[in-house]
Amino acid sequence: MLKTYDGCILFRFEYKPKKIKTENGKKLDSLFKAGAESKKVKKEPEEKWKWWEEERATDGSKWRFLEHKGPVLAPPYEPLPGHVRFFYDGKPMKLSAAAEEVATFFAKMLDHEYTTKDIFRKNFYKDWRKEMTSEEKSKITDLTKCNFTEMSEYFKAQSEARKQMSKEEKLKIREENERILQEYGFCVMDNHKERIGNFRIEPPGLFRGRGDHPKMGMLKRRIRPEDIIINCSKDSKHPKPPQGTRWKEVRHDNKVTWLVSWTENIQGSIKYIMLNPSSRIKGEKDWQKYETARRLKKCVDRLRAQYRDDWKSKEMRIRQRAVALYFIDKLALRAGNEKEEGETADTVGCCSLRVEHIKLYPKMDDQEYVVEFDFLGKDSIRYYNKMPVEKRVFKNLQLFLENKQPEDDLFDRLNTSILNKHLQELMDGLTAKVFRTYNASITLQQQLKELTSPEESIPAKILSYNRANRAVAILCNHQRAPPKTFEKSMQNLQTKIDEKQKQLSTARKQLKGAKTEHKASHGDGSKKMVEVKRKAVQRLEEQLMNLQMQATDREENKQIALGTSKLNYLDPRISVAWVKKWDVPIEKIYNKTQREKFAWAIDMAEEDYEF
DNA sequence: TTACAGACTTGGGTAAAATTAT
DNA sequence: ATAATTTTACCCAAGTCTGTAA
Repeated sequence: MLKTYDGCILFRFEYKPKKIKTENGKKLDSLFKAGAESKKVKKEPEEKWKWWEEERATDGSKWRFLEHKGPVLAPPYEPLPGHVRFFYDGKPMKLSAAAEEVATFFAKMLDHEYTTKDIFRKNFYKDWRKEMTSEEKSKITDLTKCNFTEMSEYFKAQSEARKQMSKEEKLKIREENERILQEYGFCVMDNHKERIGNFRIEPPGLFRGRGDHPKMGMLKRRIRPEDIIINCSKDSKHPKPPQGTRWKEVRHDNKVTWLVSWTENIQGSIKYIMLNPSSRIKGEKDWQKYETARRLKKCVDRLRAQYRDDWKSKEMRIRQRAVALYFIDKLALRAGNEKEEGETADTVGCCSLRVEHIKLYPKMDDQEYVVEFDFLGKDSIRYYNKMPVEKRVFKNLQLFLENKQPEDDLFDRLNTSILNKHLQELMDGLTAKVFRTYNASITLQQQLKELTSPEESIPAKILSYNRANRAVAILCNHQRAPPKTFEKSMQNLQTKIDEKQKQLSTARKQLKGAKTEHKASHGDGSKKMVEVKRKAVQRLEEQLMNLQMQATDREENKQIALGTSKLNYLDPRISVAWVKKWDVPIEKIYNKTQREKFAWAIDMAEEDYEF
């Protein structure tokens, strides 16, 4: 019994090393045999460090020692070859390097619909002009007279050429990337080599926000060493800026986790280089997040009773708070911070919902008191839902809507800071987003319990798991655009199923034939034949079943993205426990990256783990 | 109370890599 | 071996939440 997070006692059970299966045991084996040292084989890592078995700092420091090589800067601009021309008003025109670079950004996007959008063009043109020489500025006065097609064709040809490169050339590039990864992709933090998440500085380009973004098309400028702040230990070997340049600053702040930061010019926000999710510093935080959610589990009944009670409060602000919290709890809405108007796309969360985002129906079909939600949430993903609510909630909503315009705030006496302050008083460490984590994880656990049947095959169990995962993704509104090749890929699968069905029916006929044969002859040979055919039928049945399950899974997943919930909302110990309970290979649930991120949970959770 | 900087988590899309089909 | 398809890694935007200062 050790390790307490937030006063929660955790039990760790004896670690039973299981035989580790690789996704493709055969391939790996053969690689090891066949003079593998050449390319693909990674060295078997020395005993993995189990950070989760170590003490954690209690003084707010994030590390004691930090050494790294700094960021990889964006490659400098390479001017276009002379034969690739830009045309203005039908005539070729040689651009200065600075103007040409920005023009190439636009040229590379020519095939995208957004280069036809007014805002995009306006923003681009405005920022492009800033890079022009005064002659260029006076000559180029109309974007519609600019012709970038030759540039665009050139880049298409380049990427085509890249695809056509010989094996050797491709290998060379891969090796170079690997070298850069080895040099810049790792750091040393407190005696351990850790993988860095994003060690490359973002290259310059045109900003493309998501949804209807007012800043789309603006120039994202090149980041120079002079813009970059380095964070590392005083007593470490400091990263060196490129010859002839200097960093903006080198600091030694161990109260933060980032290694490198710079300020981005579109929103003026700070960007960071941080560690990979498999690192101690990310893993501990992740673990802690789920422990907070588990503490919520213990008191959620009390909190629910409380907010239901608050629906009756004399004070408007308390009623609003209580209804908002109900939405956050029941519908897994995000908190909804207010945003500066005109700086970003117009999206909302719970606290920033406006009157225009909900509709009230006293009666709808056979239901009473239905609320219809329709708004754009994070990343401009649409949230649409109809939910019957309790009469009291409905009456409150009618009250909140009184005398308001569509663009007015639904919860005019509430914001995220008020809400979170309240939550903090109810439970230490409680904020709005904990509800999302809690409801996601508890839903997975409960759905797994409900959907898994002991006698099913492994593929059927995996379908059940994915369905449980899907229930969570739907709850959290994690949507994706259906893949461009979705229909085709479904068709392919169907063809396979049909084929398999044919094979099966012929196999069945053969079995029947073999049986009659055997009845007639009663010979040993014919008996064997019956067995052989029976086996074949069985195998085909199984294969057919698996294909059908794959098809079901894929179809159901058409517009649902499972990744985000799996990575950010579901306590991995629930999945690990499930896998151990039903003897499902963990690789079926988590890929390599995911197994690395959740190493702590895989090591820690046994089959009886309860969220 | 608000505004804002800062730090960190969460998010969907896409290019590249890996795998499978031909 | 090559092409088609699927999966993964990477990209970087967009949220949440905290702390501080006015």
